[in-house]
Amino acid sequence: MPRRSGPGKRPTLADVAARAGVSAMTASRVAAGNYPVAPPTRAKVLRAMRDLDYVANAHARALGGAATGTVALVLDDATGPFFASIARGVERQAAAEGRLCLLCTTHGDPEREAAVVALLRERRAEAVILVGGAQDCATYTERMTAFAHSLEQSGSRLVLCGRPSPGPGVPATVVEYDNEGGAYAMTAYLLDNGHRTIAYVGREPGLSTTDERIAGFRRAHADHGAALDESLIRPGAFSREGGAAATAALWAERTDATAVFAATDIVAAGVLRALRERGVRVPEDVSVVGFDDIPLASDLTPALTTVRVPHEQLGREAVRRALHRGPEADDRVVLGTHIVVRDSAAPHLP
Amino acid sequence: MPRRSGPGKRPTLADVAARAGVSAMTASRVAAGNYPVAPPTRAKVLRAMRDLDYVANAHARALGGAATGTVALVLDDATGPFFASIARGVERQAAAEGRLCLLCTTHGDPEREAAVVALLRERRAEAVILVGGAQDCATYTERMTAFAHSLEQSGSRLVLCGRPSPGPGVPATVVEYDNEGGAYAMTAYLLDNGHRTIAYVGREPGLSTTDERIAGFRRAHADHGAALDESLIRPGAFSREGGAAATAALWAERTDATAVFAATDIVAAGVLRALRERGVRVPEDVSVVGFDDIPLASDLTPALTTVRVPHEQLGREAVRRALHRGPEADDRVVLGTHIVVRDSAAPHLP
DNA sequence: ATGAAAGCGCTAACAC
DNA sequence: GTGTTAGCGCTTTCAT
Repeated sequence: MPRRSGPGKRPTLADVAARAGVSAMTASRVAAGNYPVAPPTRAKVLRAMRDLDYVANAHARALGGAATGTVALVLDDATGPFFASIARGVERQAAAEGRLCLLCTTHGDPEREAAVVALLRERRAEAVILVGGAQDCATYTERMTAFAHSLEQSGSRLVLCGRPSPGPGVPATVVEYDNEGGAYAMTAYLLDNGHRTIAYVGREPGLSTTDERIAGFRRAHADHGAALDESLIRPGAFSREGGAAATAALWAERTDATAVFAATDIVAAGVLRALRERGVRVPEDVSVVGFDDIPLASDLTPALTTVRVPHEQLGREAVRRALHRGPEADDRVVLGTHIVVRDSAAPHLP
Repeated sequence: MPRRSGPGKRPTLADVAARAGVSAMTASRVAAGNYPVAPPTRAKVLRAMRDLDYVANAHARALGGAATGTVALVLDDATGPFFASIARGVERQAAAEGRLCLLCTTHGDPEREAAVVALLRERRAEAVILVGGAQDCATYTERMTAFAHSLEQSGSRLVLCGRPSPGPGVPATVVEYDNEGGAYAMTAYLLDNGHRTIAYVGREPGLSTTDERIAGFRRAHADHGAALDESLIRPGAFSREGGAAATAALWAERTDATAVFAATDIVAAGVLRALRERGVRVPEDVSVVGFDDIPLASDLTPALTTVRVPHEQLGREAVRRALHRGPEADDRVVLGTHIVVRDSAAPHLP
C-alpha cells in the first residue's frame, strides 16, 4: 500500500535514490535499465521503487528531449464506419511499437482540424494521422502542405490515411488504398455477369474517393465495350438515408437497372431497404454491391458482395511508416483492394 | 513560413521573448492569457510568436505542475460493438472540457491492463476510463481497488464504465447502466405479448452483465407468475457464431420456444441467421430480441427490437464526473435503459 | 505591468 | 560502477 495518498506528493527519482542510499543518476539508470548497474545496488533501488510505488514522470522524460511515445489519430467522427477498424490498426501497431495513441475528432470542420493539429504539435506527437474525408479540393492541398511543414517543424510526422497526397516533396506519409481499382474490379464483375444497366448510387461531389470510384466504374465499362448512361450515376449522401433516397429517386425515373453499385456499404444498406420496400428482390431481380466491406456488410440480408478495403492494415501502415522512415521527405503507398463475393449479386440472364 | 525546418530546433518562449524584447515571463503571460499585460507589449509578443511559429511545449507545462489535459480510454478491443459510441461520448466530452483523449486496448488480458494503467500513471492522465468486460470476479474487486489507489496516488482518477463497482470507499467513479432493469422490461414486454416459452441465449459465465440480465429475466417471469424452465437459459459466447451455435443447439433439443432473448444484439444477429437457415420466420413463428441497441440492430432483417443502452452518454458521464467531482472518495451513477420496439418481436397468439 | 530566480523530474555528459 | 553538473521549457514565487 502506498505511503502517501494525497494527489499532491508523488515520489520522484530523488526520493527513490535517497531511500536506496544512492544518487538520482543511479536510480535513473536502474529505471531505464539500459546501463550497467551493480546487482546489489540495482536491487536496493528496485526495492525502494516498490516501497515508494514510484512512477516515472513521462513529461519530465519528454521534456528532456526523449521521444514522447505518442501517435495521434484524427478522425471526422468516432462513429464513422471504418473508425473502429482503422483505430484498431493504429492502436495495435502503436502498442507494438511501444507508443500510446491519442484520439481526436474534427466533425469535418477544417477549423477544428487545424486546432487539433495545433494541440498535437504542443504534445509533440510523433505522428499525426489524418483519416478520411478529403473535403473541398481547392484548398485541401495547401492546407495539408502547411500542416506537413508545421508538424515537421515541431518534430512530428503528418500521415494522410485514405486521403489524397498533397504532392511530392511535401514532408508527409501517405497511405492510400486503391479506390479506382476496386471499383473497376467490381464493375467488371457485374459486367461479366451479364449486367449492362448498372446504376452507381451515392456520388458525393468533391470527394476524392467518389471521383476515383467513378473513374473505375467508367473504365470498366469502356474496357468491356459497354455503353455508360451518365444518368445512371446518381448523387446521394454517404448514409443509409442517402442510399434509400437515391434509390427511390432512380426507381421513380426508371426501373431498368439490373444492378446497383452503392458508393459504400452504408449506402448499400439504404439501397437494400428501398428495394425491399418496393418489392424488388435482391439478387433475383436486381443485384446490389457495395464498397468498404465493413462488418455490417455480412450482416445485411442478403449478405453484401462488396469491395474489401484493408482498413486495419491502413492503420498499421500509417503508424509503421511514420515511425520508421528513410530520409526522403515524402513517402506513399497504395494498398490493394479486392472484391468479396457474397449473396447480393447474381448473374443477369437476358 | 517557419524559419527553421530541422526537427531539432523548435523556438522556445525564450526565443519569443528575445525577439519581442521582453522577458520570458512576459511572453509566458501572453501565452497563458490569464494575466494583465500592456496591449503594446502583448502585441509585440504575439507578433514574435507568429514570426517564429511558436508552439508551446505541453510537457514542459505539465512538468511545471499543471494538469496534463489528458483523459484515457481503455477498452478490450477497438472493434468491440459499443466501442465507437462510448469513444465518441468520451472524446466529445473530453474535447468540450479542453482535454485530449488517449486510447488504449487490452485484448481482455489483465496483465496488459495493468501495464496500460502503469503507462497512464506515467502520463499523469487526469482520468483513466476502463470500459466493459468485467472478467473473473474473484480477483476483480481487489484489482480495481488497487488500480484506484495507485491512480489516485499519481493524481489520476479511475473510472469504471459499464463495470461493477469495487465497493464503497474506493476512490473511483463508477458509471453503469441498468442491465437488470432493461432485461426485466424486455422480458415483461414479451410476457405481456403472450410469450410463455422464452429462451435466453448467450449466457457467458462469470460476466457481470450476463448475471444482471438473467436476474432481470428471472424477476420478470416471477412478477408475471410465469414458470421459468432453467433449460431455456442457454450458454453461448457474445458473438454472431455464439448466437447461431446456441440457437442450433436449442433447436436440436426443442422447438417450442416462441421467443428468443439474445444476450446482445450481436448474438441476436447469429440467432436470426440460424433461424433463417432453419426456415423459421421472424417474427411470425418466433420473436427475437436483443440488448444494446448498436447501429447494427436497425440494419438487421427484421429490424431488431432491443434494449437501448446509452453508450455515448456513458462515455460523456465518465469524463464529466471524473473531472468535476466532490470530495467524496467514491461516486456512482446508474444510467437508465429502455426497450426500443422494432420489427423482430410480435405477439404470440395461443 | 514587468523582470529575476528558482525549480518541476529526469537524463546526457562528463568526472571520479 | 557511481556521483556531479547542467539543462530540457515553462511557470511560480517574489521583487521592482
